[in-house]
Order: sequence, then C-alpha cells, then structure tokens
Amino acid sequence: MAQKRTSTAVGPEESCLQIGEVAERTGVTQRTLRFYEEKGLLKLPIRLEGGFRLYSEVDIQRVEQIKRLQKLLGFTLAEIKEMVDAEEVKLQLQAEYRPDAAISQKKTQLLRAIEVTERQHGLIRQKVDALREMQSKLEERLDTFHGWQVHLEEAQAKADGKAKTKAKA
Amino acid sequence: MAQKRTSTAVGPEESCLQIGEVAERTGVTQRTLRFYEEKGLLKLPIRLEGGFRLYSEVDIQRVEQIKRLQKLLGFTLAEIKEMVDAEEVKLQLQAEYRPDAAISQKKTQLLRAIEVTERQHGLIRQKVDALREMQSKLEERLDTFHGWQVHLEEAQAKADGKAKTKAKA
DNA sequence: TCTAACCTTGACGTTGAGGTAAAACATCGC
DNA sequence: GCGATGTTTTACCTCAACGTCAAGGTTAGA
Repeated sequence: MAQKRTSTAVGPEESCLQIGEVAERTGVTQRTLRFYEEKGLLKLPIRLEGGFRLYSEVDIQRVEQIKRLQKLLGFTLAEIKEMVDAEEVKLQLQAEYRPDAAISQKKTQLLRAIEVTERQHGLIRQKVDALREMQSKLEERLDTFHGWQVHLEEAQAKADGKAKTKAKA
Repeated sequence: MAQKRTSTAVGPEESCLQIGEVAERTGVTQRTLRFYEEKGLLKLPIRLEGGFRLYSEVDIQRVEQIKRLQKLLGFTLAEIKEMVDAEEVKLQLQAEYRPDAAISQKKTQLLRAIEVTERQHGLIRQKVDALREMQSKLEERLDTFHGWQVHLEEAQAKADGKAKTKAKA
C-alpha cells in the first residue's frame, strides 16, 4: 500500500484521500479525476511530498455533483465549469464578507453571480417543463398499452374457449 | 432550383419536402439528417427517381423531437433511438390492430413495449427529481445573494454618508 | 532494503456527434 | 441542351470526454 489513506498524515489538513480512494468512492476513474482537474472542474488538490494528490470530502461531493449534472441532466463539462465557477465566486464572496475592500466592486461581482444563477434557474425550469410533458405523454401511452393488454387477454380467452369446445367436439 | 419542393411530384405521397427544406425548417444541417438516418433515428425516406430524399411533416416533427431530447434533456442519440424504436413498435401494434395473427406474440411484444416505456418513465422521474433539487438550491442561493445585495446597499449608503460629512467638515 | 501496490506525467487511441470538402449526378428554367 | 442550384455518396477532420498503455517515481511494510 502506498499510504494509510485514512486519518494520520500531514496534519489536520482535512480528510486526506488519495486519488484511488476517491475514484473508488465516486465511481469515476483516476484518469477522469485528473481530467477534471485539468479542465478546471476540480481545484488543484494539495499534494503529498512525493507528488501524490490529496483530496477532501468536499472534493468528493463536487465530483458527485459533476456526475449528476453530466449524466442525469446532460450538461457539458464546459457548462458545469461555469456553474462550478459561480459556486466558487459565491464562496469567495462569502469568505470576504468583511466590510473592507471596494464595495462597488463587490456589488458588480454579486450582480454577475446573480445573473449566472438566474440563467441557470431558467434553464432548469425549461428542462423540467419539457420533462414533465414527456412524462405525461408516457403515462398516457402506458394507459393505452394497458388497455390493449386487457383487450388481448379477453381475445385470447375467447380463442381458448373456442379451441376447447372444438377439442371437445 | 432542383425541385418545386412543394406539392406536385410523385403523387399524393404526403408533403414531399427535400432535404434542404427540412434542414432549413428544423435548423439542423443536411449532414445531420443523413447522419440520423444512418443511425436509425429517422426511417429511410422515400426517394425521387434521381435518388433525392423526400420527407414528410411527420419526419420534421421527429427531427424536432430528437433535438429537444438531445439539447434540452441530454439524452444520447442511442437513448433517443430506443425511444423512437418504442414509438415505432407502438405504431405497428396500433396499425396491426386486427385480431388476426398470433395473439400471444402480440402480447409479448406489448409487454416489451410496456417495459421500455416504464423504464423511460422512471428515468425521467429521476431527472425531474434531480432538477428540482438543483432548482431549490439555486433559489436558496438567490435569496442569499439578494440579502447580501441589500446589505451592500446599506453599507454603501453609510459610507457615502460618512464621506459627505467628512467633506462638509 | 526490497518489493508490491499505488501514484506520476505523457502520449496516443476511441467513441459520439457531427463538420467539411470533393466529385459526380439530378432538376428546373430558359 | 445548358447553366445554376440542389443532392448524393465517399472520405477525411474535429471536438469533447474520456480510455489505455508505457515508463518511471513513491510509500508501507515484511
């Protein structure tokens, strides 16, 4: 084994997971994790002296969010990066919440964040609407199918009955 | 021009649109239409003697549905093909709704169609759930942002006030 | 200290979903 | 019958999102 991978280690620097463990837990490959990092979807992780990446639980959650956005909702990595960046902005604003620094600058930053968030919100609403429409269509179709099903059962019963009487005769 | 493209032509065989027109109306390229055909997403269109494809309004609607499923909801073409195939089965079952032919065969076919439809339904429900969760998170975030916004406004007002009194002094 | 298991970067391959270009055929209006 | 446009097929190119080696460094533990 390369590492104790749980607790101990460099200090109280969070959870300390190596890439293999993260891969296993999140269900993506190590390659994918490095790829996301390369694309700016995951922030550069701290490294062990030997160069090994060390991730935290927060990173895991981000990976899981990325997978959801990608697989379930069909966003591209580029779009996801935008969202992730927006989240980053939010965290920064949250962290710098001391009243120093240029207020008007913060205001414009905030406006930008709001704009992005609202765009995302609208986009998601569109998707939900479309999905709901599809859903009701599918339900309708299922109803039709079930109707046919009982119809077929009846038809078969009748046919069987005929066959029986024929056999008897 | 290659064709009158509206009405006239081979007979009363539907709307008779050529590929260029279809591309223009649906907003996809001709290449994409041929590609979809190649992948089985569009059924083989009837051809003019010269080999030119002829599409109907139904085809246009299918293309539009494909685009919705793809761009809005992030389904892959493979998934979309599955859905389209299911639809095809439905139409076939609907068309063959004469009580001849093997009933039990129809029954199994119907069961298969129901199965596929239910899988799709479940899949969509998952997506809707995920989207709703995201949506509420975004709304929460927007609330936070707006709170900060008024906070910043106040801070700025206060700062302005101070600057004014200072300037007056 | 040595080794098995883990990690690193780098480079090339693959798959999905098309884009683009070329060469030849089809159709229409004149 | 000719030219302008529109179409067909074939073939290669692209971009995203990874997969898959390969060659070598790191670490825990016997």
